[in-house]
Amino acid sequence: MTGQPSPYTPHNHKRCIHDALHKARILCRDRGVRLTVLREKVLELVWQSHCPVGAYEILAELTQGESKPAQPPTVYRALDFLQEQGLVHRLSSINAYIGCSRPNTPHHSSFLICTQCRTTFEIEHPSIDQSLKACADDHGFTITDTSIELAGLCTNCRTNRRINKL
Amino acid sequence: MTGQPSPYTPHNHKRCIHDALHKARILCRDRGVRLTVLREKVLELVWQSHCPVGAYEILAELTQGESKPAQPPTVYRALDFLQEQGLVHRLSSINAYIGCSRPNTPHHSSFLICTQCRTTFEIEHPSIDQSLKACADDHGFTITDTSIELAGLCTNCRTNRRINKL
DNA sequence: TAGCGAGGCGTTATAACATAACATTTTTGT
DNA sequence: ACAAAAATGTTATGTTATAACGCCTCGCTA
Ligand SMILES: [Zn+2]
Ligand SMILES: [Zn+2]
Ligand SMILES: [Zn+2]
Ligand SMILES: [Zn+2]
Repeated sequence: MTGQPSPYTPHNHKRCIHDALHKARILCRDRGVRLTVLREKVLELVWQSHCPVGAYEILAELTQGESKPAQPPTVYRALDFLQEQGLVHRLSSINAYIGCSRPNTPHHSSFLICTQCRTTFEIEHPSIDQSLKACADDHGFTITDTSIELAGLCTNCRTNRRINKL
Repeated sequence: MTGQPSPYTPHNHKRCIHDALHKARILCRDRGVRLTVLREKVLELVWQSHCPVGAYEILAELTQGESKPAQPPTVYRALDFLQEQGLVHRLSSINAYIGCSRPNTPHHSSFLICTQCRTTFEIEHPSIDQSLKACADDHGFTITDTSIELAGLCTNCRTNRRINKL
């Protein structure tokens, strides 16, 4: 039932980033972990794109306007931290990272990734969890981590494509 | 309801490979596509490991006993073909490839990947498809491709772990 | 306050995974 | 036998991610 705000508007989006950072600060404070300047900056860059973003894109943005270019480990370490804290998800099917829309509650979510515009929705639904759990149980398998990524067309892109075809 | 044979035995396994290759030959013949020597060899190597296998592992095995080492494109092209024909699946969460257990019927399957022994089951269940489809529909999203990879512990490894702990 | 230790980050190098581009060979249809 | 298409060889490079080491900072303790 959840998902990134859509359609995207600049106004929504700025607030969206702000809220995400605010949540993250509180969450880290409560857990006694350090959301350092660098980590917060990376989190901000992840949210700044309203689409999943690659590690090297973050790296490039991080380097913007700095005297010395940042190096890969800088970004990957920050991303590792953010993933551990559940603030960011990695999408393995496209090697990209996206801000978690519900960082407070632990969850195994699914992602709808538009192949046209790359807009991605993080969705959670009990029925998905249940059916996966049931199938795993049938095989005596204990799930610890999930990567559920569905590629396809979002509403907008499907509509546009239809228009283009006419 | 489907899955690789388990527990694994050498005897099962040899037959398993043989069957897979046989199916593949028939399938390619029926479709009028060419299962060349190289492609068949790669498919065999994929099946030879009873676990998902990396492209560069295949490359290494392909090179074994040959005068000149094979190059990456050789393997990737064969894997591309095999994926197009539905004979092999790519597991993006672990960058590995695995033979399809039901190459005849088109399907969107899920994978249970044991983090301990890497044994992987390909499962299909209507309830998973249904719940995913329903959620996607709620968002006006049209699914074209799925990547559903669940990491955890298989029966054997969970049991062994329990024993080790005692 | 000096010394210690853990965590975070900078830096260099390299590993692991994948593809672009073009040359050559093999296959297929005529 | 010939030409076109498909498959493979070959070289180079692109993309994603991590290992290893050293420095610095900060909070703790003697
Ligand atoms: Zn999330
Ligand atoms: Zn779209
Ligand atoms: Zn399959
Ligand atoms: Zn196992």
